[in-house]
Amino acid sequence: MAKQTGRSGRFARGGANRPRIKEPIQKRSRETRRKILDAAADLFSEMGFDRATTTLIAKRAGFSIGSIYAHFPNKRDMFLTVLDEYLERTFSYLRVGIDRLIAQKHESGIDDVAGAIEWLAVGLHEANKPNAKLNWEMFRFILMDEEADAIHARWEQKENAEIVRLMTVFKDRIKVRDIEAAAIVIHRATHEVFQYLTKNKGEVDEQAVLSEFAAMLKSYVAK
Amino acid sequence: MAKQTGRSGRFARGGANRPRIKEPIQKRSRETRRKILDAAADLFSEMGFDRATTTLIAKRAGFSIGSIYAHFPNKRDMFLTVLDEYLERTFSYLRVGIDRLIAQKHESGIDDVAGAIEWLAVGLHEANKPNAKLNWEMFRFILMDEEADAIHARWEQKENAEIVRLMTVFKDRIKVRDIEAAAIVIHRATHEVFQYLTKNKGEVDEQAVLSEFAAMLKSYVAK
Amino acid sequence: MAKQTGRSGRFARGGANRPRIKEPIQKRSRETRRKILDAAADLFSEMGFDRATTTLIAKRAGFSIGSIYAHFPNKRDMFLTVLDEYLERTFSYLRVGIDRLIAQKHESGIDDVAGAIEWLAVGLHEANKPNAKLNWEMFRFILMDEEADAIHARWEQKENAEIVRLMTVFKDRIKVRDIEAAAIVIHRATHEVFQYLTKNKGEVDEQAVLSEFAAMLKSYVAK
Amino acid sequence: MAKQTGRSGRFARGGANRPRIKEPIQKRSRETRRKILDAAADLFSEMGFDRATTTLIAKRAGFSIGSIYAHFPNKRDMFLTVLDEYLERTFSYLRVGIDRLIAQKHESGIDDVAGAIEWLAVGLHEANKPNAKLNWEMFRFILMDEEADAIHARWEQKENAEIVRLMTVFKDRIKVRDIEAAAIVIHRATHEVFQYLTKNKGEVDEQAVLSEFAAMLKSYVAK
DNA sequence: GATGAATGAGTATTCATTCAT
DNA sequence: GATGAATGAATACTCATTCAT
Repeated sequence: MAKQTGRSGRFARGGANRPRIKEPIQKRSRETRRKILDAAADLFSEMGFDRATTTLIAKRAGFSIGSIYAHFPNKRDMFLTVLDEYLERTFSYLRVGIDRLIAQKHESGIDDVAGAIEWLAVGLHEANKPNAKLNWEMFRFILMDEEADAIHARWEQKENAEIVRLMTVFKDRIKVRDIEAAAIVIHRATHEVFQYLTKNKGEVDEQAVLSEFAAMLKSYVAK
Repeated sequence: MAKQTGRSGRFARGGANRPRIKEPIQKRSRETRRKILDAAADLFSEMGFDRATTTLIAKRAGFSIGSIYAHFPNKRDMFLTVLDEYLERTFSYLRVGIDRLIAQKHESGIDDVAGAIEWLAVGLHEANKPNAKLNWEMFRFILMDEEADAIHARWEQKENAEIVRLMTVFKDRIKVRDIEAAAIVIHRATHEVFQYLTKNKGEVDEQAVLSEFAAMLKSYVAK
Repeated sequence: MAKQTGRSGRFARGGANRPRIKEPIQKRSRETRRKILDAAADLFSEMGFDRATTTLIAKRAGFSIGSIYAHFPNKRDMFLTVLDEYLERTFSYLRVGIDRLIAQKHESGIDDVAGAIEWLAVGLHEANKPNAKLNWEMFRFILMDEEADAIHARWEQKENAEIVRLMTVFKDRIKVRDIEAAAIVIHRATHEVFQYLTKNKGEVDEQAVLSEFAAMLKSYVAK
Repeated sequence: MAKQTGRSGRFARGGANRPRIKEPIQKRSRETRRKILDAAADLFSEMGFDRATTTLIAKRAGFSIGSIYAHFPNKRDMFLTVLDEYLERTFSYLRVGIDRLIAQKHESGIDDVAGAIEWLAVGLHEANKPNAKLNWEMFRFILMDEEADAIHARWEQKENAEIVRLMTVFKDRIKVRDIEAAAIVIHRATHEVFQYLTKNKGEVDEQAVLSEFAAMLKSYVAK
């Protein structure tokens, strides 16, 4: 008969001041958190935010619902964390690659603009592949959730900055006037082409599109 | 003796044969249908498919829920119709523009490749503006619903074909090798840049980005 | 971002493979399940399947709607379970009674055919009394739901078999030729007379009808 | 935009004072009414009261919903009328048959009790066949609607009276003591056996069951 | 710390009935 | 007299979240 108070209603929409549960210090706890985040990331990307129910996430992670709520205040927060981690990973990939390109230039003394652009086009595609589906869910969320938007904006700016950094290094070999704007254009165009390839995997000649895309970037950027 | 309602799970995956309620012939009915579709398109783009509840749509359209269901078998179908109409409008804009560009070329005898590309970059942006937000919802839906995917694929192909048509006319003034792949690249890149501008309206220098984008297309396409 | 509910049409016709939620092992859970089933049985028999809304059942059971759905996948399944349990109870009553009649015969060595028939007529009436109203709802459901039909058919066959078993024991004292057909006739006739009495309780002379009915059975069966 | 008042909620449950729309005198109107009733009877028996929606009935009858409501105040009333007509038809069949049996006895001077009973068992089965499914719906309705119950009770009494009349004529050749109670028993047993045969059509040996049933009645009734 | 039973507001959809045209 | 567009209360079912054990 035991009636319980029960709570309902969706999560608060706006909210920038998410009282994020602090990263646990205990090792076991940290591992639990990790397993939950991995399960959540999988499910969010497989079936989207809504269809990835907390029950499902708990099951996939191998814990009870209660445990989920011991580690995250709510589902939205889990998504935000997954989002943040994912964007950080992608950014890292980009930064490491650009570091390498710049180092190569300094070491070899050769201005391989074409090679750098090739890497941007092909390499970034690789970086994005694993979580391609998550992308869609991310962007949708970003449109509806201020904090997600803020998180995304932060990483996007950093990515743009990296591309600007790369272009600045090759400044003399480049014909672009407004590097800032160009970085945005390149960044965005890249993204969409990747998404297109992911969505139509197997139905489009990936090589042809990618090489055509690289050609476009080269003819645009390289002197 | 009462009614018995149930539940149908999420977007039905299969169904290519949506038993679309036939377009009404009566004038009053046609107007109602239009009002509902307009309200639905608004709400879908404002708040996404899920949050745009049927109750909300009905209220916005100025009718009762029952009326919604007299005109559409279910919410998904409404979305599909909105999607189809939106894509058709965008396609028409593109086609009309390309018709005009080609006519101008024939009449003037001048190969204004740059002007044509400029139009692609700027004009399409205009075409997309009104329902920019709907785009995201569309793409998400497309990932989860076979029929939405089919509808989208149909219009996308037609749009690609138009761009190919345009490029073919200017064939001699163009340095692109694989016109098919190039059309895809241009089409996709265009899309994303537009979406970026919509999302960051007011925060980015739209003119700079657009002109940089046009520059990229020109340097890529024009001989 | 909200949930999305749908509609499932009426009783699904097909499905013999009802994914019955497994009988709970936890004690609390088992008790909850029982309370829900009892409430459901009450309401189904009081007001029929349709008018017994899930909300009403939950209220009567003293739980929330959510709990109902934690224990049963849907309302139909609850009915099917109630049906199965009810038929099992009735069958048990019949079997125990027949066991006793047969044991008596063996112990006493007397062939009290009349007494056995009397029991069939009167005793079965007692067995059916508690859920008499449920009967009607059952039969209606059976006409519309394949699985309900299968469940009912299974128990009916077992009941027929019991009657055949009884008659076989008294074979020598019986003038019936086709025992199988006779069992059906007796079984069915019995049922309807009971239902009539239940429905017209207080308006008909129950004793007179029952004794007349027993007389009919006796004159038909006993040599 | 035109909001209309709309009405909803189910029909009043209790209500014995149904303001029955008077039988129309105009010929066209009478024909319309008949077509509606026929369509309704078909659908009620095919799919039950609830699933036979007014829209469906209108469509089947070849009229608009509005017309339905010009002839009947509500759906329940339609059912009640269908019920009444059906029970009247069945009763007539019984009365005519019994008239014939009695006439035969007077003409021939022979007391063919066995033949009379045979007719009761087999003939009534024939009479019930066409609307067998309606039977179930009827009985369900009768349990939930006072007026339906009253209508049914009226015809049932008249049928019982007919059986009593028949038995009284054959009084001397009959061993039954309480003719009233016997009539009920015979009547009810008959009903259920018919229903059983209808439900299990094709799976049971109809002849065997019917002849066994007739045998039961004979051994019970005939001296 | 962990568990999972319980909560209940929220959502899509149906259908008898009304009434303006 | 007929039509059928419009109404809206009613109903099954979901799922984020709580909290007693």
